[in-house]
Amino acid sequence: MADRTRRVGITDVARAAEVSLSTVSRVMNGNATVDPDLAARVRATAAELGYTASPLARSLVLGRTQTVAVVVPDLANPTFQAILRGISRAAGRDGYHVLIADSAEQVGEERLLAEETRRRTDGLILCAPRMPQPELAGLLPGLSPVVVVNRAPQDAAPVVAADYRTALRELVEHLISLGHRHLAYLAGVPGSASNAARLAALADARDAHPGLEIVELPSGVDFDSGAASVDAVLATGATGILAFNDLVAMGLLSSLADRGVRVPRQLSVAGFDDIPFARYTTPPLTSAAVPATELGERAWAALHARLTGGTAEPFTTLTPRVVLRASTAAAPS
Amino acid sequence: MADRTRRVGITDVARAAEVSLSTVSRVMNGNATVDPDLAARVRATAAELGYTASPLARSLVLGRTQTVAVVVPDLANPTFQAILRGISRAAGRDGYHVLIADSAEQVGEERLLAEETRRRTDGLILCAPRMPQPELAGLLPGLSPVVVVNRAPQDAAPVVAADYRTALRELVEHLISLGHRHLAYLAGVPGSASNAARLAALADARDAHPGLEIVELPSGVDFDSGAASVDAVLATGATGILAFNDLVAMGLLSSLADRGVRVPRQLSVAGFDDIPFARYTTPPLTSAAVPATELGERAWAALHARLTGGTAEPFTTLTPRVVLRASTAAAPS
DNA sequence: CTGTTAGCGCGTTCAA
DNA sequence: TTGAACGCGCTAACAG
Repeated sequence: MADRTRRVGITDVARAAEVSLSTVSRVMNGNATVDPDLAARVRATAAELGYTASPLARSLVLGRTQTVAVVVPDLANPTFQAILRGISRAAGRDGYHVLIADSAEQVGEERLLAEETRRRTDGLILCAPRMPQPELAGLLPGLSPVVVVNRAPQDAAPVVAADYRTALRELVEHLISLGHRHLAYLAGVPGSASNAARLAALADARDAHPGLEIVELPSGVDFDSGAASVDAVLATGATGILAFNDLVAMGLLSSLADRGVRVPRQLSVAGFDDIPFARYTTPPLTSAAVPATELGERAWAALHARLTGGTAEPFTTLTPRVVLRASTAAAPS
Repeated sequence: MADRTRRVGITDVARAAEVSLSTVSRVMNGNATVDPDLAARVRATAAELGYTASPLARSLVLGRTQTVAVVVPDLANPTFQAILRGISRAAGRDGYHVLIADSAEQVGEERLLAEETRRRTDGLILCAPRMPQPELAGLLPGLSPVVVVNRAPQDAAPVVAADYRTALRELVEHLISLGHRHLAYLAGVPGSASNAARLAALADARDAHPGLEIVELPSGVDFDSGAASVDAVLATGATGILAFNDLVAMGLLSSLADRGVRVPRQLSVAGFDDIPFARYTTPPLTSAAVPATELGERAWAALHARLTGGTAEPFTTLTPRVVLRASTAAAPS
């Protein structure tokens, strides 16, 4: 029955096994150059005393913590939750721990959280930082090694990002292939990078298809915004609707049902994000699934590479997977 | 222009300010007994050199890391995400960092993760641990200070838990008040604690209402389980259905619509959890909202109390809030 | 192969 | 009020 009044340290083991500290240290670290018998004895007493080396002390002397920090803008956002999960599991597989910091959309806190958590860890993953580009550019060098998720390419850090532009483009092509020539886009927050990416996709599509008409309608990012857009949508006469995201699409779907408009017979509707409930709407929603978990895994891979002396791809892009469901069909003739 | 080739330590500051290490240390820690002028000079050089004390070294000497660990069974589960968010934000407000570990439902990993992360931190929050009670009871004493979320009361640690039993009971009473006397319950995983709590609620209700009939139907925890249960549900002749959770309820709703059964005119359906989309189903779903974020906040409060020498309530219970929507109405006459 | 010694970077006695 | 010395618990270089 070991005395649990105090944590047992390497000194206790050394004394109990009648060897020096170094020998215990060597045994615990699997250093080969130790007499097998001695090693066995040390291991035995260590086990008996329930000894484990203090991670803190090891970190101090080794200069590494086996921990990385992740800063997210909002832990309530499913996308960041999924990214975090991807990072956490991938890092865990490589024997790393994850320290997490939620800036709760307080842009002013981002920098502090990043610097503070970085100091306690071996590296940092910055998820979709909200700070302006000049500030980010100035911050990154002091944070190295650091990986950025979902921002434009950076000089001072590898970036792993979802390609919203290509994804929306694929959604547009899908509607075109169904015979739609008159589309409407329900825009999200005007200033946001992801909305800009979507607008770029629409511009690409217009260039590629001269006969194509795409009306841009200001809307929002939630269910109510979509529901409120129904009149504007119907007024355009468009046959295919691209919603900023699935919530907007669901709101629209709901209002369309109230109006008696048949989807997809009269109108095709596509969402974005492929949230878990997109498959349960009436009709099930065509959408584009952002591979958030994989984004996290890739971010970890990039950081791990830099942590182990390797080098990471400066810019990794993951294209959301278009999921075709019953809310889109041939344009009415 | 500071030389960034190496991290600046307390020694550098001391030398630059021409004082001893101790003085710098005192100044940085706001120790009052320092000459104001000297303190100002030290602060200036520290700022100039961009010096911040190494959290690692401080932790080693102070014996605390200002960090706590959270072990969750599944980072993909919205409930644990919400609990984590509650913990993270509350801990952040108190100046603590959060180390996170996801056991990914590998029961065998739980113990190791708990012990390992606990050693790197000042305390631990164990979320809905899946391990059997004997193992948990044996593990907790060595993890102190530790707080457990969503388990039965423990001897060796404060527990913060949602009161599923009372919540389901309230849902039952709601249906009874609407005139329902014949109910059916779609059970989740047989062995789970939360299913047991629900069954206890049903037993309570039966005791309180002699005329009440409640049929228990094995089902599952997801949309498809609910959808598959439609025939069994209709066969019971019950007028009010209690689904294990919202997903099951949504699946049932979907199949009922296919069958042409009107909800809530012919049949009332209640879910559980109040997931974000419960309000968007057709009809919107009556449910019970588990206050997961608050659960996390309470868990933090309990741990923080023990971290600061205080004492925490041994068992805190939070009752989910019943949310009445259009999927439940008066029983058909 | 093993033990002794010197730090890792800091907070905190103890004298001065 | 300040500085010198010690120790937190451990690893690594250096002798033996």
